[in-house]
Formats: sequence, structure tokens, C-alpha cells
Amino acid sequence: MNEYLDACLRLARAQALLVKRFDHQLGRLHGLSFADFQLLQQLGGAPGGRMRRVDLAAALGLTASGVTRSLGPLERIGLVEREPDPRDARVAYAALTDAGRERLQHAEKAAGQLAASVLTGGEWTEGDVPALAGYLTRLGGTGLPERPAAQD
Amino acid sequence: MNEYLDACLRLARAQALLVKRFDHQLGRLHGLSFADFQLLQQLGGAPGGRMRRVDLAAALGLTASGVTRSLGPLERIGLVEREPDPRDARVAYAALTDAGRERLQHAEKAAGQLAASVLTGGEWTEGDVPALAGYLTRLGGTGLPERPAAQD
DNA sequence: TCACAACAATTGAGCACTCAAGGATATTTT
DNA sequence: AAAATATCCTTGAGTGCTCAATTGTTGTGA
Repeated sequence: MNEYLDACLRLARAQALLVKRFDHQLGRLHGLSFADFQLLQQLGGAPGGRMRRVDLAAALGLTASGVTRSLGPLERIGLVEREPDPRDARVAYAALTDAGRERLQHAEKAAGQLAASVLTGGEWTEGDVPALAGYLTRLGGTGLPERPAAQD
Repeated sequence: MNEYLDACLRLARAQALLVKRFDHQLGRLHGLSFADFQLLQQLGGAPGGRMRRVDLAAALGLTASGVTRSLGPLERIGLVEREPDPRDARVAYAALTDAGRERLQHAEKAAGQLAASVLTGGEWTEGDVPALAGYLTRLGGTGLPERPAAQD
């Protein structure tokens, strides 16, 4: 096994653990999965807190079908609502509700804290996280929502 | 959004893309998903090419249930077989068949090549991959099967 | 020796997706 | 103008898991 495959396998394992931790923390405190959180975050970063579903799918790296299915439960609990486009009957927007905006704020805080707890202390030194982020960006870890940096 | 959460989100995105690429390549050439490949690899690295299912679950970071379900199709196509433990009736072993061993060899070669194509060239310089592997190890990217390093 | 806790595996139900198909609508081509 | 093609979204079916419940077996302690 070469070092490249080793790194790919490590990435898969690290991600699985990380998702588990985020799911647990966000689920416990806010009733959201990590995937839900990412979806809300993309909406939160869009103008007016709304996006066409097809754009949301592209932004999340999912299919349209996946977005439809993910939005269902979030609409039902009132975090997201559906809006038509007056000019194009094919299009439906997904928009954050006030409750959704508030839930996102709290979840973002919790997620930020969990991320900091994972990536600070112990062996993590000053340049590590930017270096890691750089490598992950090269590997396709792009398309994150534009957000003002929140300093912890 | 702080830089720690940014890195975690990038990891999730990078992984999704990587899995898609491995699934596609391994599926096309060998009829295996990336998850199937990882399972076969764990068996390949075990003494005699066999492990208790409960140990396989732990090694893969899955539940016993997940392993039972993943092994089903692989048993049906003859890559893996089930063996009882003569001393403990609770236990079932998952063992690579000859066909499974051969499939694994081919898949491992293809996976190694894909990984190399992802992580070499362009922006990747000499210390990058070991550094990335180190960070991922810290994040829980451990438990990979012991394999003699195959140099490409 | 016996009761019960721990262990191993499986199965039903549910979550989180993809792919393919299909319906409706808008755009492009003829 | 009409036909062909592209776009958007949803739904059925399938993949890949987890959790909870269940069954059967083994190990431990009284």
C-alpha cells in the first residue's frame, strides 16, 4: 500500500469519526445532523437566506434529489420554507425561516466550539490548521459558504 | 465561522469527492465500492485472511450490523465466505476466498494508482502527503490494515 | 451448580444519500 | 411557429449505514 492510498484511507476514517462527533453534538443540542447544519449554513450565507434548490444542491455537492429529501424534515419542523419563483415555474427556493436563522446561529456556535476542541491543544500547533485546510482545499474541500469570520 | 470549523467542513467536502472518485474507479474496474475495498483490505491484512465479524466491525469503524450487511453481497458473489468458530458458537469469521484475494490485489493496485493521481503533481510537494497523513492520524484516521508498503 | 451479565450476530426500521424516470416548464433550434 | 433540447423538481428503488430489539451462547460470581 503506497503512502497516497494510506492518506486517502486516513481521510475517510477521520471524516467518519468527525461526522459522528458533529452529529452527536448538534443532534443533542439542536436536533440537527451535521448534514442539516451544512445545509442551513449554505442558506444562511446566501443573499436573503434563500437559494434555488438546484443551486443549493450544487453548493452542498449533492443531487437535486438529495436536497429535496434533506429539506423535507427541515420544512416540517419550520426551519426552512419553500418559495416559488414568480418568473419561472420550474424553480423552487429554499429559504431560512426566522426559527431557522436562530437555530443556525446556535448550531454554528456549538459547531465552532466542537471544531475548536478537536483541532486545538495537544499536538496541534500554530500552522497546522491552515496547512490542513490548504491540503483539504486541494482535495476538493471547497464551496464553503461566505461567512464573516467569527473569532473564538 | 472560525478556522477550525472551516477545516472540518473542508474535510467533509474533500471526503465526499474522494469517495465518489474511488467508488467510480473501483466500481467500473472491479465491481467494488470504496467501502467494499476497505473491507476486503482489512481481511487481506488479517492472519489467514480471516477475522471475526465483530473484530472486522471494530477495524472498519462500523457496527456489527453494518458489517453483516456489507458482507452479504460480497459473500453472494464469492469474494468472502463465512466460517464458524469450533470453540465459540456465537462467533462467525469472515474470510477472503481465493477469488476475493485476487480481486483485492487488482483493486489495491487500481486504488493505489488513483490515490497517487490525486495526491501527486500540480501543487503537491514532497512533504505534503506525510504531513497530511499526520494530521489525519491525529483526527482519528487510524486503524488501517498492516500491509507491506507497495512502492509505485 | 446456577443465575445473570456480557458477548456475537442478525433483522426491522429509519436516516442519508444516488440514480433513473417522469412531469412540467423554459430555451434553443429548425 | 413548431419541434427538439435543456432545466428543475419530485418520486421509486436501491445502496450503505445506525440504532434497537432479539436470539443464542459463553463467562463470571455467588
